[in-house]
Amino acid sequence: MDTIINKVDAKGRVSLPSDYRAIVKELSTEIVCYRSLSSPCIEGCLEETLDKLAQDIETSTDFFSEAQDNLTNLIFGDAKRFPFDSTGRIVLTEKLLKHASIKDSAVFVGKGRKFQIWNPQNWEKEEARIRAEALKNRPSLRPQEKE
Amino acid sequence: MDTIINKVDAKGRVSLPSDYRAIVKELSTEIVCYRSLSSPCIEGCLEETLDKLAQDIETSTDFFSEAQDNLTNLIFGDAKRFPFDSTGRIVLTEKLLKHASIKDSAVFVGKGRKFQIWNPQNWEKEEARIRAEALKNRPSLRPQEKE
DNA sequence: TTGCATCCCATAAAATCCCATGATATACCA
DNA sequence: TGGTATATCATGGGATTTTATGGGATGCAA
Repeated sequence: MDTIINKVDAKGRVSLPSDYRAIVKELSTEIVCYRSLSSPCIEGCLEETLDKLAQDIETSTDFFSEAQDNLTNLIFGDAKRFPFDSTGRIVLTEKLLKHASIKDSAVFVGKGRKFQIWNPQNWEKEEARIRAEALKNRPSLRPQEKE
Repeated sequence: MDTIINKVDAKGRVSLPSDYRAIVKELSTEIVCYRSLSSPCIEGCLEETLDKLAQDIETSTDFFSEAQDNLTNLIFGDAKRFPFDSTGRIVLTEKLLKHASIKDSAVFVGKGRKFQIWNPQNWEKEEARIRAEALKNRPSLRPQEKE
């Protein structure tokens, strides 16, 4: 949960937000990150989340399962473990940073079982886009009052 | 639930009204807050309420669905846990306070499984608007006295 | 030896906890 | 019923702990 902006230093180190860390720590000492398939951002989760995804698709009889299978393979091929150090940081790779156009600061965006890491400006735009979309698709949520 | 006004101090702390707290305490030691999509106010609920919502989204679409991606970003990206301290307060963030234009006092409004936190003046207007709307849609309702 | 990655320590800022106080509501008793 | 004692609540300030972040040391590998 939550959206948090942290700095990325010259070594590529970023602090995993403490709220995130608290949750991860209960289950593991590392996270798994990979390039998002759909957006210019990094995605992260626990390894077990990826395993579960693979299992679900294996047992699925879904018509699209083959396509999903391919996507899953893409993710697995890209994914890498990132242990965090004693101060709670991970060291992101050039490949990931480049994919997300991240230079010296990064935004962590919660997604329930996963999270994303964005370039701050790009996330700002993306968030605006998503909000606009949500309002369009649910007219009942449209703001009514003006101030 | 009641409508209660409490002060917000320089640190962003607000007392969760004791009636609210009593209910929350039975199930958790913290609440989850996020910016209302439709109004200039903060919304709060129990984490399980959000989890349920996320589950509904997950089961209605697949892992790679763009719509699901957007919604989970919207919900979990914005929401944040707010544990209350030993005196029953939570510390609201700048982002939330700004969204609701809350400075030094806040109104808690019960909404069933959720509640909202408003800037007092804005809530006054909003309440008037809701009353007017209710009367318009149900002419049989006579105006009762206001307090 | 040199480059790279990991680990460790230091520090400043921020979030959290703890206690004190005043106010309000509730309970109790004459 | 009135009036006082008691408990609960809201609020303020200060102390303590956690976090984020920078710099440097250490170890491994090419």
